[in-house]
Amino acid sequence: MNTESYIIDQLRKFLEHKKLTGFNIILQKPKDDAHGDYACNLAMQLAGSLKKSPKQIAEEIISFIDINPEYIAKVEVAGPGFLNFFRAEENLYKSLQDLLAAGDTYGYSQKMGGKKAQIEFVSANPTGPLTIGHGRGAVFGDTIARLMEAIGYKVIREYYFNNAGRQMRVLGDSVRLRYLELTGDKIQFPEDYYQGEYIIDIAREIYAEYGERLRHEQDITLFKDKAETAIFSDIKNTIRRLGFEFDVFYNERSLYETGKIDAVIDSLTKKGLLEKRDGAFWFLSSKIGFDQDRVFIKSSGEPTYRLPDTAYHIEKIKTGYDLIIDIFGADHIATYPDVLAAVKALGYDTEKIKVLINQFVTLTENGEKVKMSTRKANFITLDELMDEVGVDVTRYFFLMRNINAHLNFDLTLAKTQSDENPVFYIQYAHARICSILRLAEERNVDKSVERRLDMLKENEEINLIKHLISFPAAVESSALSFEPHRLINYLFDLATLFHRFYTVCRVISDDKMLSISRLALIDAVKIIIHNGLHLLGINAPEKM
RNA sequence: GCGCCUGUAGCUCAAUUGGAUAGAGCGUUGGAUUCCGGUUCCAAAGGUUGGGGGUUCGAUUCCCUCCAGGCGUACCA
Repeated sequence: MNTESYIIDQLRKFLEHKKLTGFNIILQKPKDDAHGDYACNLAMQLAGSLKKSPKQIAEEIISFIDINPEYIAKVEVAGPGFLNFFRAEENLYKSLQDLLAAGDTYGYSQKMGGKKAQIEFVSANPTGPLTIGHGRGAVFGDTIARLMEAIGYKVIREYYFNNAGRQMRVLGDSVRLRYLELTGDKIQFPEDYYQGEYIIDIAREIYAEYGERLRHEQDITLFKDKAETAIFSDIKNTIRRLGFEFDVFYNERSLYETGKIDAVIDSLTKKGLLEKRDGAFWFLSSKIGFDQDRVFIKSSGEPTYRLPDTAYHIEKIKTGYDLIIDIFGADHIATYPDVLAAVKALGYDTEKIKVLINQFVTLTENGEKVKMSTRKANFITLDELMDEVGVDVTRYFFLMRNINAHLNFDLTLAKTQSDENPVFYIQYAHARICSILRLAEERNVDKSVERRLDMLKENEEINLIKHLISFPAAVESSALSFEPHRLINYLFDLATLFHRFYTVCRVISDDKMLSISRLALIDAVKIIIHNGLHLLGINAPEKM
């Protein structure tokens, strides 16, 4: 047992003794060291129902609970009625020992063990290479997946796409026109067609294979299929470069082929929530609290995205996932409430669905905004970005900000391979540790000497240890709040604490016992930086 | 007009989900290194948390209102 769970245990006994229910015991880590290692506001919470002052209640709690010196060194009442707990130092070293023993598995838990999660993200239709806009969603989604795995979920990464519809027809025809251009025909290339260079590349491949045989081909199917294959293979390569793969590529078409779409239409009609009007079928969302109805099937007979999306989400729920995460860009923000409403109206529990929206990325270079437009093809692709700054920087920059805030991607800073770049700051700490460990090997530091972790008494050492052993809590809070940037901040702070320790404390010295102990400490830092960066999909280099 | 997101130091952003004196990086100014990687460390200056109300022991956080920006608001996805 660690100090934290011991305290919670004791406080729970107090609540039981007083027969109080419905109160949350929250231990927080105070910012100020003078406020101890754990602070609890329980007394303030109880003031209302016990009709006593928080300070009085706090005193009462202290005299009731069992203060075992193995875990707690001291408790104080402070401020408006906080209980401040000071951890027994012994327990600190024991926790550090646990960390070292766990190694690569430290920080991973089975809190959600046995549960299954599905995460749908990227889901870009195969009309062009992934852009920086997709990049944020891709890196975020993969990292959420890693965090879910870290707390015990079995995770499926899923990519949903649609290779039918107007977009794809335009794509096919764009390729056809570029092909005709290669055969020497004069063509007019419409402005709203796909302007990118990659379209010409695909046309070139077709020309190489078929020569001029397709010159009078009116059917665009071949062009469309070739384009889809080429683009998807590109997308998969980009994803692989980013450091992960999808488990499932889900084609929207299968929802039609298996009758899932018709089933939704039938059920909605039976519920009186679908109505034909002006030749189109409307989902009567105004009947269930929305301000307007939405078209599910256009008068042309083609469904809007809302219908298959509804069927798709019902499929997800039926599969039996314990957690279903959708990651969308901000431009899809209006699309999910009515889809979820339709799903719910059909009697499915949408509680398990968590929708995460990522705001847009603005790219700046030398302090100026870089304008991007997909159609005009002056966008920067994700591959080009990785070519410029590398995978580690790409991932770090996409993750370092809260997902619901706009991200300012500073290309100039990202390209800087120096201390200004926060990625290198963390990686440098890791490389520096590896270097010290190598030196210890070279100098044959005597390993037979007993390790005494309790010799680590400097302020810088204590602070470092405290931060190290809070890693599992940092992972868990990052995962449960779906906020990877918390883990980034944790690691940045860890690197700072390490560098501070390094300037004050010499690791390899004449004091063999202390050297061995400090080597263990920096080994612990190495483990945590490695585990933490791994959860973010970022490398922890041994040399830089 | 309506819906969602955002507004915190000169700039880019945090803030333990309602906690104690709002913190980092960059930039500015001034310092530290005989030594394990100076891509390092220390210090100073810098704030009416967009404005105004409210809720309570306590608000950057919750509610209302106004202001500013982004994204939507299609029988496009």
